[in-house]
Amino acid sequence: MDSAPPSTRRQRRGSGGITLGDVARLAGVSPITASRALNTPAQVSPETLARVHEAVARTGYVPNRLAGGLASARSRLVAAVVPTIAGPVFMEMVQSLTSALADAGYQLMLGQSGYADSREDALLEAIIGRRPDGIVLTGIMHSAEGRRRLLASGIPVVETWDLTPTPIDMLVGFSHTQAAAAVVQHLHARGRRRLALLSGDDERALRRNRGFVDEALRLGLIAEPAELPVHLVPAPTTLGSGRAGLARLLQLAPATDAVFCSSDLLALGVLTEAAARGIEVPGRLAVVGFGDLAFAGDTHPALSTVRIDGTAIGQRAARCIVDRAEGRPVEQKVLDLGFQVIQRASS
Amino acid sequence: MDSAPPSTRRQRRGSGGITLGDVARLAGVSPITASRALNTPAQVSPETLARVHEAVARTGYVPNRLAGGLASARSRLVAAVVPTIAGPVFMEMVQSLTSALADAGYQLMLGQSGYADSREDALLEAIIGRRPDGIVLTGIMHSAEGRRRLLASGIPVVETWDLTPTPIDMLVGFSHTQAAAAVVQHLHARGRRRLALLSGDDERALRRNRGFVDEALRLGLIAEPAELPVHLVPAPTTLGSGRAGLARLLQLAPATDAVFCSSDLLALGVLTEAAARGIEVPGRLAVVGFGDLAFAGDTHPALSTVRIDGTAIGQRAARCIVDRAEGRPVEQKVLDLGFQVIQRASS
DNA sequence: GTGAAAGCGCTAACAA
DNA sequence: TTGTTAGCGCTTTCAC
Repeated sequence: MDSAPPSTRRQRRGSGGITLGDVARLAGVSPITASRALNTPAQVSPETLARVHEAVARTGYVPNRLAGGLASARSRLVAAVVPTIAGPVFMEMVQSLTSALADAGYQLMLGQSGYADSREDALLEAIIGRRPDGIVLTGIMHSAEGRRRLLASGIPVVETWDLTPTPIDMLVGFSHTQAAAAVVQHLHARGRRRLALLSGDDERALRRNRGFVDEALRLGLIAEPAELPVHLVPAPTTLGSGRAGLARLLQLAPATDAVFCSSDLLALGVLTEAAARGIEVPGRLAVVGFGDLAFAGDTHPALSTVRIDGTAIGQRAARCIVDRAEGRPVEQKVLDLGFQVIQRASS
Repeated sequence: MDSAPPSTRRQRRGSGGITLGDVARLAGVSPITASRALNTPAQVSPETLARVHEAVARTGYVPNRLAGGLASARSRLVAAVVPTIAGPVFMEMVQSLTSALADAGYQLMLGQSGYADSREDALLEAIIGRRPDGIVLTGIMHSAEGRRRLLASGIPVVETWDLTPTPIDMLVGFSHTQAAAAVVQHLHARGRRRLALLSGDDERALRRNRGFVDEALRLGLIAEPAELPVHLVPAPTTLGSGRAGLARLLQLAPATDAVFCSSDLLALGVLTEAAARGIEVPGRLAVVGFGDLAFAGDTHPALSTVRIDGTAIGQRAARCIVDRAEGRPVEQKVLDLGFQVIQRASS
């Protein structure tokens, strides 16, 4: 009862590794029992459990999750797409996402879309091909093609860092428009009247800029949108572009008394350039960043900024996906985590 | 020849998605031909190819790589382990790794080990379970258990950011000892005599510290190791710990005229604290960082540092793994990419 | 609590 | 160039 005649046997030696079958044989049980011992131990008698565990220990068996995923249609893989990991902005989210998923037994696959949408399609295909149990998007998916593919894939999707009335599936974010408006109000309350914008050219930053201009109009700080000095720099933003940006802005509008930067790094650049030029902050110039990165409280002067809780975004996104994967109802499909204007010395 | 009596038929509806079989049927070919059309188009006639591609387009078929990986024993997945992605240090490498792998049709799985080795074991199991085609480690694997498991898995491993005479498999790194010695020489040449160290407490930083002390001894800057003021801060290092660190160092050794920091972020903190205290850099204090992050050239004053080419490390690591996965010979199993002391205004 | 059979979706091996 | 067959290693379904 061992093998057919070797002459007619197809050849296909496995990868050579230990399989669940080997473990089962060593433990003297059937493969499915070994599987249950590892996955649903409650269904197995204590002695059997012990024997299987011993066999695992002796062999150094590591389950093949590719095979498991194929058989169970659950890969325990979650994909995250970020514009770039070179910027520190999304790191906090990715970090907490990785941890939260690891705690639940899921692994993170990372994809970079670049700020341009060119490679997004290939990336989406690569991701969907792995049949992840969930996809976390940074920002919202705009291309109709992309939305359709995601929808068609049937994979749970969480869009993050943004709000939209028409999410693909789930959403964890905050309102960029409101955040910018809150900054205008803050600066206005601090007596600033000649505001300016220094901003990356990515979509979310541009949306904040619109919110900023609108609120400035509403408060009567400007009479028409074009009055507000704006300087755009290419994303991802850097300290260097912050320095150059302030220089340019002061050329455009020397009387500027407050700058709202689209990232803390940009704001740090502004602080640096101001220091280098002997411009007093906040005396002559107020500076507000965005993101509340770890360093924001330790700059000189300490940087006012808008706090976005990347950790919370990552955790909630992980929760959404894990809940869905485990068949639990998702508490909230759309979640506005808000933001917080943090006033420090720079304004 | 279609189906057995329904009564005895096992039930197991698939995931419901489009499969290669569906595509093949639509194109009027066998599944394996469809497979070849997608994977090795050269083996298929032009007309067949066209028909298959059309069928793919019509159905929106996305190949299931879990199944493909299982069947071919090639997952086209590569795992990377970093201590944390919260620090910007390894981002450059991860970024270039992601891109280089994506270009070759591989996807990156990201794992965080934390600076402590506690979770490393669980992480290793999670990774090996996916049967990646390669594993990129940040730093070298120390735990004997970990080394054994990796070796036993048979998966190609690249250790990075370090050199060791006994790599598990492949290695792309540089010498921390030599880098630190080069910094001592640089500071010595610039006339500095009272050196100090401000450093994270991670293993590689500590190794640099030893190299730093050794070289200082050799040059006669100190008579014994304990003479050199050292302040350790917990990794990951931050701008804030740099500020606090300088404060502490000046308490310990007020006459210090040069500080070597274990990261650029720490160094930026030192610059910040020095500015806040009115300490002239480089006049009274020279500052050297480590990493040459994007911002280093734009600080005020511009930061001298040690350039580590993270992009190159990522690319070479990707190349090593892809070569191995595709069955090509690996050019160099051990690669010392070196480093470069970059002198800027801060020293 | 345990097991036998079937099959997840794909590709390697062999055959024509 | 195309097809047939037999798995990859696991888990589902059904049966005891």
